[in-house]
Formats: sequence, C-alpha cells, structure tokens
Amino acid sequence: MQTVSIRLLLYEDNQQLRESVSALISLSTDFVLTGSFGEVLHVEEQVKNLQPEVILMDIDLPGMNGIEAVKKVRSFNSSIYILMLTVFDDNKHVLDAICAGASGYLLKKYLPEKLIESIHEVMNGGAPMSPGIARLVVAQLQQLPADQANKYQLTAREKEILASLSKGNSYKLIAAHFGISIDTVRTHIKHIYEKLQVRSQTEAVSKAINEKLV
Amino acid sequence: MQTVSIRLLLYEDNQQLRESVSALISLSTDFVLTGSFGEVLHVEEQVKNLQPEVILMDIDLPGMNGIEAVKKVRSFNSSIYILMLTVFDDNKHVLDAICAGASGYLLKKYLPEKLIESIHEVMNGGAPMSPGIARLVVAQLQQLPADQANKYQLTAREKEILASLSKGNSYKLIAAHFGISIDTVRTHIKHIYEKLQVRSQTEAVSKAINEKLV
DNA sequence: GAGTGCATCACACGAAAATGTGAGCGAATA
DNA sequence: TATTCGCTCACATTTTCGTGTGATGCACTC
Repeated sequence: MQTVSIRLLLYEDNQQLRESVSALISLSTDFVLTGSFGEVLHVEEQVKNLQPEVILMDIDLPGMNGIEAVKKVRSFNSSIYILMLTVFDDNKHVLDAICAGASGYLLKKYLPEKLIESIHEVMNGGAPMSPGIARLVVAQLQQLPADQANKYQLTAREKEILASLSKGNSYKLIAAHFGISIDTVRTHIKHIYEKLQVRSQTEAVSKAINEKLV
Repeated sequence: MQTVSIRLLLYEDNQQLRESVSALISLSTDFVLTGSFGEVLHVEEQVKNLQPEVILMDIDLPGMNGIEAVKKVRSFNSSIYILMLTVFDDNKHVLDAICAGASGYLLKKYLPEKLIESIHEVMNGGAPMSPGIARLVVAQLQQLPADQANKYQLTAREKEILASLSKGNSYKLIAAHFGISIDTVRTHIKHIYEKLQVRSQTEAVSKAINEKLV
C-alpha cells in the first residue's frame, strides 16, 4: 500500500451527495480530500493549486458541465485520473466523457459500495466502470465493424490500389509504386468503382476509409 | 436468480486449464457445461447443437484461433455471450477480439476469483474485463481524438465544403447544394488545400476523415 | 476610414481523372 | 479442353480538377 494518502478533488453540485462522498472518502485513510466544489468554473486554477491525483467529477454541473471540465483539465494535464460520477448511463454522455479523457465512469447508484474500490483500481492502471457502462464502451468499439470480410469482393490487387489511392496518391504515383502501367491502374480503378458502386476517387476513398476497407 | 442453469461451452487447448475451468464451473449450480473442446474447428456445428448461452473461449487455439472463432460464431449468431480467456493482455489481441464481437475479456490469472462473477455479469448486460483490459479499451476510444478544435483554422464555410467533398460530391454538386457558383467552390477548395497542405481532393478527404475534421 | 478576413464570382489553361472499347497472358477449374 | 478470372496494357474522348490572377461586397476592428 502507499505510504502517502492519495489526493482527491471532488466536483459535485448536489450538496448532500458531496457530503456523502466526503464521508465515504474519510472512511479510508488511503485518501485525503483536498477540496470539493459545487461548480467547475475555476477547475484549471483549482487543479493546479490542489494537485490532486484523482478527480471525482459529476457530469451535470451548473455553468460548465463535467465533460467540458474534463477537456479543460486534459488540455493542460494528461496524467491526473478523472472518475466521472453520474446518474446517466445513456450512450452519449458516457462516450463523450470517455473521449474527452475520463479514466473511469461510475453510476451514482453504485457509489457506496464501489467508490473506494474504483479509486484504487484507477490508480492501479484500471478503468473502473459500472457493468452497463462497460457494455456501452465495448459496443462502441464493436460498431467499428472490422474489415467486413471483403464485402465488395475486391481482389488483392484492387485492395492494394484502393489503399494507395486512399493515401492520396495519383494514378501516376500508384503506377510507379506498383511497377505497372498507368493504364493498368486505370483499369483496376475502374473495376473498383464498379464494385463499390461509386463514380469518383473521392467517393471511393470516402467509402474505403469509412467502411474500413483499407 | 434464474431457475434454469446457464448453458456454457468451453474452448481451451490446455487440458489442465480445461479441467480447472470445469471444476470451477461445477462449483456453482447456476451453470451447466454443455461441452468443452481443445480446438475450435467445428465451432459452428458445436454451437448450433449445444445451444450455449455463454461461450468461454481461449484466444490461442490450434488450427483456427479464438478470434477467428468469434467471428465465425458472430456470423450466424449475435446473441450468444462470448468471454475470451487469455494470458495476453497486449493491445492487439484484446482489440481484435472485441472488434470481432467478444462480450468480455478475462486474463487467466484472474480466472479463479473472477470467472463465476464474470459469467453472471455478462448475463446481466455487463462487459466483464480485467482492469488492464478495461484501460486498453478506454484508451482505444480516447485515441479517436475528437475534433481537435479546428487544428487547421478552416472557416465555417470551408468546413462545410470539405464535409460535402468528403461525402464524394463533385464541385458541381457542391455548388448546387450550397447555391453558389462552381468557381466559388474552387476558391474555397483551393484555400482548404493550402490550409491542409494537400494537393488533391483525395488527399484532402483522406486527411479530413482520418483526423476527424468533418 | 483604412485595413483585414471571409465569401462570392469570373476566366483561362494545363493536368488529371472518368469512361469506353479492345486485347493478350497465365492460372485455376469445370 | 474450354472457360472463367485476375492482371496487364493501349488508345481515344469527355469531364473534372488544380492553379493562377483578379475583382466585388460585407462585416469587423483598430
């Protein structure tokens, strides 16, 4: 165990909950609450002054919301752990917060039994999440649908050329790169267009990147 | 609690571990192991015959590996829960498996204390992951870096036009869509190219999509 | 009120891409 | 053996793009 207490900072606009969390934290000698605030307008100054190792951040705060606050903190510090506390478990809030740079995401209803454990977990390289949140996060990754097993029946050569095209190479460069004639490149690209059902480089590249064909 | 046991299916090439898992599972009356195999070549047939609700899948199997097996199962069934069991916690295996459609991901060293709990968790809409795995998954989401606050100083109009271009629209279509002349479109696109430091539509679109500018 | 930035349009020229048609070669296969 | 498929190349025509130069009007700022 650590010999020095972990420094925490709490943002939560509901006073009752703020007191509950403070009480929870005080139960463990591992932690010291360096501050708790009901709004997040001066988060940058407060974080720099109080030097917390973990921030507990409500998502729905007056003025600037918790997600904006996460972005703000991440703009000058990328090592502080930020745990989001929320009543929402809807897709948008969760993913926005995680993309903004949150390290973990706890539903408030699990707070009493999970808070202490979660703080330890995040300090040890984990990413604590309530079960439903974890599912959302995984679902988000899965909807990047992998390579779709060559949905459009492109041949190996066609895929190579589409990939090169997607990097911004001209027909001439592609021809040089693969050691084939520019007319051959034309032919391949014509076939690619037919298979992808597009009519221009840009459409093909857009489709290729968005559908992870390359 | 459920009144009927949850049907499990196990793929694991190490016989010792296979027996350990069997033993673990038999400790709980909530589960029934409908089968366990050392290789995954006939996974489709086995899954269809044995009708498991949860599959426990080692990642490193002879013949077809666990990730391929996940894809295979997902190709005909999207509701079975698949828990990956692995000694790896490296980025690539984890993310490949999750993108392939795994529902959770357990490091083998945590198996004894976490397996039962994890099966319950996945059945209840969660996505059980070892702490380090959760961190990897979150990190993957975070590296999609949001919009970068207009890194290239594009104006509002330029962003609109770049977005339209990225959908595969021609100059002519863009002009019609925005109700401006095609020469104006040219001008905007010229400026976009200068700011993005590219020299073609394809390069611009590639950059726009990959860096999430649109 | 001079300067600056943005959006708008015009004209013109060369380069590149899109489209169509046709064909040869080798490998796999029915 | 005949056929199909993938890769290769050629030529011609039309369309679209990329680039340069220049200009107008508007809003905002110093």
